[in-house]
Amino acid sequence: MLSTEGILATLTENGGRETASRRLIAQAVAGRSAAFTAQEIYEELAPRGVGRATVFRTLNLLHERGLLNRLHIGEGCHSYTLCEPQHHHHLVCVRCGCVYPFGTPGDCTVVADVQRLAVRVGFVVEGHHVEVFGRCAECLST
Amino acid sequence: MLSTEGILATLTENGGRETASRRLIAQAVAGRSAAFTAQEIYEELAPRGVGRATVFRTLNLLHERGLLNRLHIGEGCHSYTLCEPQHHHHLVCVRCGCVYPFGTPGDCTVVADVQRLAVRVGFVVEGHHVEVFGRCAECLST
DNA sequence: GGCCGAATTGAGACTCATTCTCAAAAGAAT
DNA sequence: ATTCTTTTGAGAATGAGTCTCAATTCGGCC
Ligand SMILES: [Zn+2]
Ligand SMILES: [Zn+2]
Ligand SMILES: [Zn+2]
Ligand SMILES: [Zn+2]
Repeated sequence: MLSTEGILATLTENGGRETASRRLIAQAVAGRSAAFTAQEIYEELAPRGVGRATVFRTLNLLHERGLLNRLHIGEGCHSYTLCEPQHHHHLVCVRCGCVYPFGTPGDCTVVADVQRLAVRVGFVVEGHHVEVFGRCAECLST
Repeated sequence: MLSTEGILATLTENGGRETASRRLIAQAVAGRSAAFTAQEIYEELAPRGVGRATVFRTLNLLHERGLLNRLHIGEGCHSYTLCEPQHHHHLVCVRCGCVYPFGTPGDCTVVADVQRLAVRVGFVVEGHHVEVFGRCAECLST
């Protein structure tokens, strides 16, 4: 789980500044256990004066710096989840957005499986998305 | 590789019809070896009178019927690749869009890895996206 | 061929996420 | 407080994708 402070610390690396809007966004995001969209955060914070562009800018920044995962599930398309410190992927419920992490740090089986082929054809892997979607126990029982 | 005829045959299942626009789309799509977007197909066929909506409708249909894979790579977001008959995934070059399939039919390691966790937490897996991206040999040398 | 009902079409309006623009406001550091 | 830079929000702009709907086209049947 990421803390508000941790998020702000990342934002203020390299001469970045800690601002009121960023504090609000950090709070809104920290400790989430389900996937969320930029729009949701915006709607939550708009009444407190945070602009749409700022929410998108800040979430993008956190994604670039590795604190947020960007998912592409279903048609709504983009949503975010907090990144655990180690590399991993998620089971994501398509109904409620809740998230279960899986995958072993530094030893992602997806990478291993694929590396052989990549080497053979001279392909340099830059990254991967793995998204497993379905329904969580709770959503199944409702 | 899918043939124009194969695509049209799928489209005309269940009372579907073979039309001039669909023939053009099937031709434009068949035998592609790189990922492509709906927009690209539209631009290619617009001069011949094919409407935007028709391109999107038809590609969606082919995706639903399993002939096209829908990818979510990079920021452009959606692009398509032809599906091989068996389940598999792709290495996709982020620069030129070329595609190398990988993964074993009916025995997807991603599914296997994840199934144990899913069972434990009562999650029912409905599907997964796996997208590995990077640069192909040719793009690296340019 | 000609007729009919169903499937499909294209133009254009529309939606909605995301980005852009730019002048004003707010941080940080001196 | 001053100055310089980063960040901000409002609103316009973009762009992918969808929707609507009247007009057209299919395919099957006589
Ligand atoms: Zn759920
Ligand atoms: Zn991985
Ligand atoms: Zn390439
Ligand atoms: Zn798979």
